Amino acid sequence: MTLRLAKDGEEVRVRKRTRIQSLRERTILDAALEVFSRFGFEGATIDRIAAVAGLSKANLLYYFRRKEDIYLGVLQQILEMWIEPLEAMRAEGDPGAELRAYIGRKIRFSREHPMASRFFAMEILQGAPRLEKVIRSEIRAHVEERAAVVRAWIEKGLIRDIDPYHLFFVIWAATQTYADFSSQISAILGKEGLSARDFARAEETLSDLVVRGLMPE
Amino acid sequence: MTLRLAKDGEEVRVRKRTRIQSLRERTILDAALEVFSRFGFEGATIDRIAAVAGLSKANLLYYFRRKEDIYLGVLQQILEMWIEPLEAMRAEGDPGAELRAYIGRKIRFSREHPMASRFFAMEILQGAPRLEKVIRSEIRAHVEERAAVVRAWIEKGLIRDIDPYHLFFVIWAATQTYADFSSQISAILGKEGLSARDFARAEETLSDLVVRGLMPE
Amino acid sequence: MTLRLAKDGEEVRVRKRTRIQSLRERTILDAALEVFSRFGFEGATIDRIAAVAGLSKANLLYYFRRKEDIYLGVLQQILEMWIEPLEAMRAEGDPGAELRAYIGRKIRFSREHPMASRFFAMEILQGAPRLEKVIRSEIRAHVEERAAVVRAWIEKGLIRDIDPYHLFFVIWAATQTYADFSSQISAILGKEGLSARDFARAEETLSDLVVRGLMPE
Amino acid sequence: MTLRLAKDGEEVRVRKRTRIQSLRERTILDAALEVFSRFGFEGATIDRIAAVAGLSKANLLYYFRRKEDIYLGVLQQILEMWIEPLEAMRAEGDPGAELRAYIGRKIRFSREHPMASRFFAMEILQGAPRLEKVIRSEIRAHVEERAAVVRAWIEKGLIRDIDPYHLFFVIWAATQTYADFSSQISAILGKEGLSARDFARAEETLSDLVVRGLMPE
DNA sequence: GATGAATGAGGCTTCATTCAT
DNA sequence: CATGAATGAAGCCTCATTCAT
Repeated sequence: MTLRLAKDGEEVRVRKRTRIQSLRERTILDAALEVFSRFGFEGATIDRIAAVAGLSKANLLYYFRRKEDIYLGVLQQILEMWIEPLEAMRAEGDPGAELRAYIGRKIRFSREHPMASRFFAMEILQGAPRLEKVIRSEIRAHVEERAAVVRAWIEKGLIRDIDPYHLFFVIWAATQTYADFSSQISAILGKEGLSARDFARAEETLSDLVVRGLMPE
Repeated sequence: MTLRLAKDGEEVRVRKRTRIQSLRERTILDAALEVFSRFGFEGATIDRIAAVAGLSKANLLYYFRRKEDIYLGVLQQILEMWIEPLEAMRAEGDPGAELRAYIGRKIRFSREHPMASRFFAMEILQGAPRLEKVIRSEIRAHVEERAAVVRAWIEKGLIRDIDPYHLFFVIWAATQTYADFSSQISAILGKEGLSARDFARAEETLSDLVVRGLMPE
Repeated sequence: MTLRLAKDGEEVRVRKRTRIQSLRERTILDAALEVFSRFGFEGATIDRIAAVAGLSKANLLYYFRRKEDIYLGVLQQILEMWIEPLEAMRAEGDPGAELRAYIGRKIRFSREHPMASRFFAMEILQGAPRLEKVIRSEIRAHVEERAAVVRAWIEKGLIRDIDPYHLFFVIWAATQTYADFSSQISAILGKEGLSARDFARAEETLSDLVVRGLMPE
Repeated sequence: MTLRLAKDGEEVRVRKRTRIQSLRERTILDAALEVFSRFGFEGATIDRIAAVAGLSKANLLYYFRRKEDIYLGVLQQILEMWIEPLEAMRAEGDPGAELRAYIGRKIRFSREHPMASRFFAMEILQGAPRLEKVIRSEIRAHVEERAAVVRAWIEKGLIRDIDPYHLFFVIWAATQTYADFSSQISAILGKEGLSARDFARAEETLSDLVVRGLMPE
């Protein structure tokens, strides 16, 4: 699955893509994720990204001609990672098991890719200027498919009647918060960061809430 | 209740903050909230804030000498708004009613103060550099108080055993998302923005999930 | 007479125009004329203009926010100077005298404002990107008026039949060349620059050629 | 006839220039003429020239090591084209016929090589930094030879007494203007470009003016 | 209080040119 | 021949902040 981030009709202007040296691209995108997720688009500087990537600024600009291109490059990748977990939820499965698994995948994503999650959050927080189109088309379609799965469960009486969309919004928010708001969470928990145990407990709490909360009466 | 935003040992640089807050200060902070919440700290410019406030840049800087001061001024206010809803949750009340009411207050906040919510979210997303201290002290204490309330309910067998902190994290995330991520949500719903009905449905969905999910077996 | 240099509908973005300190504007435009006329738009740097004007670059940019604005400011002025001499040619006058006077005014302009002439020449040489619209409207109308004068003379039998437009083109080229191509001219004359005498002789040569060349047979 | 463009004592840096000029060099110089004449020296980029020439930038730089070299390469060629028409004017011929023929050749040059004309004009407009030396030596000598021809005519009473140099300046200006200032001329004529008819009329107007203007009384 | 002027620092980007293969 | 990589220098422009009135 590849989602295109169009920019006024243009393709994303990544430069080459050929040659072994487009290993550089990876390095750059990784560095960019680190910097963008921490400082936001405006707060990030090309200089800083270059420094993290271990390249000269001019060299970095040889691969991506504009800051925006780097940003879009990162966004593209994350977008795909964001949608993936949703795909696996199947109508044939047991609702409880399927939902627990989905929540598990989302929590794992927060634990393993917190920067990606924050990057994505920042983009949306600012009004999703570069994502809106994709969300309204591809992503919306993906979500609708999964909403249909939930509706099927409801019709079969496997779960209580609930708005599938808002169910997703709750799950997204409650899982992503462990990446996006981890600084607040760990501060409140009085820790320096979130441990595997914290994530496990988060997963358990949310899963229980959702699965029990959905049990038909 | 007044929470102090310390800044690395310095005094809080917010200028006066007497009881009768200068009308201008209010105007400025409102404008600043609008601009910061949309563009982030780095993306916001004093010029833009001044324009929204209807002042000249120089005049604005007469009231707040540094960009950071404006930001802290806004943050200060929001911080208080953020904590308030939590206060009202009382141990004596019925858990279901209390939680529904709390969720209601949080959702209302998202509906009525989306910019404030986003401002706050952005700050935390960036690692809460200016908030960490306050969170680790005052806020944490506040939360602990309410966690005690939840624990009391659990002990009385009124609700199922659950980690109170994670319960809060879920509620915060799931309510705030309707402000912070509203661009994504409305895009997925195929709308141009969220209506009162959307918020009502969000509140209902979340409340049901939480309250039913917490019912003792 | 004021000719507007529109820029995609926008007004020319000169900043203030108020206050005594818009004396700075004059200083800047003078400096800009000097630099642009020598190096062209691309070759000129804001730094250099600022240096000539005796201002810091940042200060200069306080008055004109973009290089283009400075350029347009200069162009605006020159445009008016360029048209002026044409105005005075009157149908009632004696053709010979009128033409000699016009040529005289044009030669004087080349002598007194060589930089303005070269600036104008450069703009047109590059395809008149910023002037085309004005030329096709206002300037064209001005020229047409004077062409009518020439036609009147022809009809009265005062001068030989000639295309008035091409007559103007010849006069413009032949007078402006003493400013625009002065480096070539003085090099060929083996001098270091053109003297008043050179200009006088140029004027005489051209005037004689034109006036005699137009005498009815 | 070959005119050398010296560059501050250095050797001319144009690369080979053997009889069989590399096909590539021609391609490059043609592209360079196109780009330089449109954007000026500073405004032109090697990338753009390479693109027009259908080469990679690096490859282009293999043929000409510096931007300046490309420029000089173009200038060299144009210089020769510029002088040529002058050569043919002969003392033995009839002045009227000779002058008409010369004007015809110059007008034809403007029509057939407008970019070359503009390139040349730009160089001179900027003070002819790279041409001055050549002009003061070779070109000046060439012109002096032809001035002698004119003087011979004057002495024989075939034409009126006139300054031969200024006569040339007028002819050059008035013919080249149809290339250099064509954007202005066509704008004033309300056309999109100059047609063969326009050039014919230009030639006729100028020739008549000059020839009649020179007739002895 | 209010504001016009001024500026240093820094950010993005372009570009000629060099280097290695 | 050809070209992908790399880079230093410079140019335009933004912006927070200071200063003087």
